[in-house]
Amino acid sequence: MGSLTIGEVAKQTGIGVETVRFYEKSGLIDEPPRTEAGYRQYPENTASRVRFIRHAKELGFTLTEIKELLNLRLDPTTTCEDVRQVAEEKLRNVRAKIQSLQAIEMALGELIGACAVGGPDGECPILEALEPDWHISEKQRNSRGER
Amino acid sequence: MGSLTIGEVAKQTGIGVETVRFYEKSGLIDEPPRTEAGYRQYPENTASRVRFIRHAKELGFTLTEIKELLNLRLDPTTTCEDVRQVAEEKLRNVRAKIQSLQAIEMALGELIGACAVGGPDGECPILEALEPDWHISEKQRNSRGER
DNA sequence: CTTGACCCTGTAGTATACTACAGGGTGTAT
DNA sequence: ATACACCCTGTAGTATACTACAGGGTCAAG
Repeated sequence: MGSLTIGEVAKQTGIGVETVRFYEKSGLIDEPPRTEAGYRQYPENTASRVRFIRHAKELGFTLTEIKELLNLRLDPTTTCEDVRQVAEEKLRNVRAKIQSLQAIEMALGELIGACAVGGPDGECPILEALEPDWHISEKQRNSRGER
Repeated sequence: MGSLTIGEVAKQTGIGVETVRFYEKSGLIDEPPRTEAGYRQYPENTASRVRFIRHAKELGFTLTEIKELLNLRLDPTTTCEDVRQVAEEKLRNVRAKIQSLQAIEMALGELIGACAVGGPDGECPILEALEPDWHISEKQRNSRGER
């Protein structure tokens, strides 16, 4: 005990063994030591790392971004300042996501409320609720002269 | 004025014209009326609809889920109860995402704070900060006997 | 009346993130 | 000692979401 086979990691996290190997190849989980026969011996925290990856993915992070999140303080060659800068950028990113989700949350709440009273009418409230929050970033995007 | 060409929609939203056509084919934006020459004449709110799609995508919703969100109250054949049930499911989904993001937000804040004081040490705090929140759902996942 | 920026359809190619073999070795339970 | 479940590498296929042509028509300016 103290290490997990690839099958155990897969079972504990609800993904396939191929996906575990894929994450290893992609650098999201460390290459583990092997038995003489070549079997992978994953440390026990591998399962929680995989669960983190799955959750972060559901939140719209790409595997590349997740790698950056996970490696934030694991590389001893990077300085504290480097770490802080990346972390702060990620934090801004995360906070923007939270705000957009809260706008959607409010719109859905309104829709459910309207539903309880009258029934669906008019335009989509989800879209409407989100519009005001986005005018600023929209202008930024356009003034960047994209595409 | 009062309608937009596909190029104008693309410029206003920072995506390519091909992507606009792709969203139309995928049913995310309605097929617009055409000029005699066959040019699309999009209503002005198409741009905000496209911006909604982009934001929702960044939050980890698939195009299929976004379609469900956008169509919540637009289909006159569905009952109010149908709409409410879908909306409530989406709301739970959105709230779970917000919670996970807030956990990541806290972890990043801690990391930045630690950085300001001592410098990187120990294990990845992002992963650690998220663990307690996930033990419950993890057990649920496993007891469901997934995969 | 032609040049250039824009539009059309349709098909094919790309990136990301898996997912599924093929072909073969390992480990343990009967 | 022989199933059977599990592991290995490597390659190829799939789903999603674009992205890039090819081959052609439209329209406003000069």
